[in-house]
Amino acid sequence: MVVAMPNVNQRRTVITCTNCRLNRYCLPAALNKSNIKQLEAIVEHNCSYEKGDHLYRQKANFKSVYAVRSGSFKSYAFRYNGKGRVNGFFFPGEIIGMDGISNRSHINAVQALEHASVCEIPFSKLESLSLQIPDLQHHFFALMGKEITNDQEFHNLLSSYTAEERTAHFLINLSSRYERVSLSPFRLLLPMTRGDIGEYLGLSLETISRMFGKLHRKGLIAVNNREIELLQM
Amino acid sequence: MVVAMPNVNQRRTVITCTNCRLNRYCLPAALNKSNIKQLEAIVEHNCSYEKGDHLYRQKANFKSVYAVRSGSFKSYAFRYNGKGRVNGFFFPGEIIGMDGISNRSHINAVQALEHASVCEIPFSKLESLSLQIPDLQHHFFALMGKEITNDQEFHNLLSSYTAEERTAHFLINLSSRYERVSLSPFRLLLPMTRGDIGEYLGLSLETISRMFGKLHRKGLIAVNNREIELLQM
DNA sequence: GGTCAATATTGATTTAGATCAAATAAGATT
DNA sequence: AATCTTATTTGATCTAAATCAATATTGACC
Repeated sequence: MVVAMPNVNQRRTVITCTNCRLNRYCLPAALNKSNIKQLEAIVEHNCSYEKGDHLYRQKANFKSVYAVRSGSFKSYAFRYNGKGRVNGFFFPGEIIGMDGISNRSHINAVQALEHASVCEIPFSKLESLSLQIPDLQHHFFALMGKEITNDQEFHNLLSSYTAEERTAHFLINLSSRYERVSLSPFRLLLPMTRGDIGEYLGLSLETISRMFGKLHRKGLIAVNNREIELLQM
Repeated sequence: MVVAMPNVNQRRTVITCTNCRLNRYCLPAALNKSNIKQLEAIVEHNCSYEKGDHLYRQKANFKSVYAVRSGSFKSYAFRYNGKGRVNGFFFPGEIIGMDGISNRSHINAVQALEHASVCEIPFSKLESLSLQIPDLQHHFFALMGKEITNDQEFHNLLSSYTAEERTAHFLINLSSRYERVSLSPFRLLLPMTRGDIGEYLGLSLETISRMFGKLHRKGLIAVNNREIELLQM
């Protein structure tokens, strides 16, 4: 199995928000040191998952949101016809679990794509703390707002881009998210299958494969199984 | 022009959250009387729009969110190819403007589909008040969460439903939103064009027209221009 | 009421991407 | 290393919906 996402922290040291190298992108962003300490106190830092493990399943009770520490996840739901449908992918520093906030139950399942770990943040504690730390409330509103605008941009993508455009857009999006966590934005190691990508982009897995081929023939990317090199943006 | 959404309040009385008949569905939901008074104090109640007027345009500075009081709106964005793309429709009691929270600028434009009015809620004041009223913070998190789950369910719709399923789903969704504001859930007066619906559902306007015809032939709906009757769910 | 512009319907044709079907290739398991 | 399973690629065919095109209807404005 290709492991795209390295562990972020060494096992030796105790991991806290203060010393986590993702703290600039994650929940602690925009908090001062003393506020980060308060946040740290409500975060549970030690959950680890193997490939295929579920972080939660569809309809599970909503209790917490999760910050990805290492590895990657996919979120998916089953449709009435029994087929699965991938809703999103999550990489280090990103927040999982907002699909449960409104109903108090998750509408999607979330599964590890490789060895991965998360920090769990009990939502009721996050709410209480947000009442005390205006910056935290403001930041969490912004994070949810970001999720909303991402989803809407994705709506545009699905309702009017061609297969080739969707595939290219997907790679570019991944590239910028890899860059954020200090991975090469040009050499992407994909933790997900062609089938996952297809379900996510509303295309068949054969089409994904063909589009990778097409982009390759155009000289834009090099494809070697799960390793995609972006030659030109 | 068909006017689908009636005015909610008489002009004679001064409109406040306390006496607005939408207060059970709108921001004041889940607040006690004294908290509603506090909310009322930050809401600006008197903005009215004619068909075609913009509530805001793409890239406009984000300052406020808006609760629809009467009438209806569509939200849309332009794509690189110059074509428009409808992102959503808004009916009384629904909140417009969350597309600006994360960036401090709106990614969509929002336009009235008919004579309509909104209450404006300056977002910075809403944030301050949310720090003082835990129920308000909780409710706004839930509203944003709802927006996220709606968008994700819509993602499923776009990536794997047929034209007929999308069209049927659209009508059923509209029906339940009409019912919420005490309009007939069986006799829908559509404020938007076939073109708007097509852009929203990722279909051509001809396909929308054909699907209305198909659902009609199946005996599921009756179509009379902008008036759609649901005969069977 | 009459003209114009916008909207909606319907039909014919085309096409992007799905589906069906093998053949390879890569990983996992023994 | 050998086997088995899961992914991936590639080709042939089919189909849902787009596009092109014409007509009909509706509402807006003089």
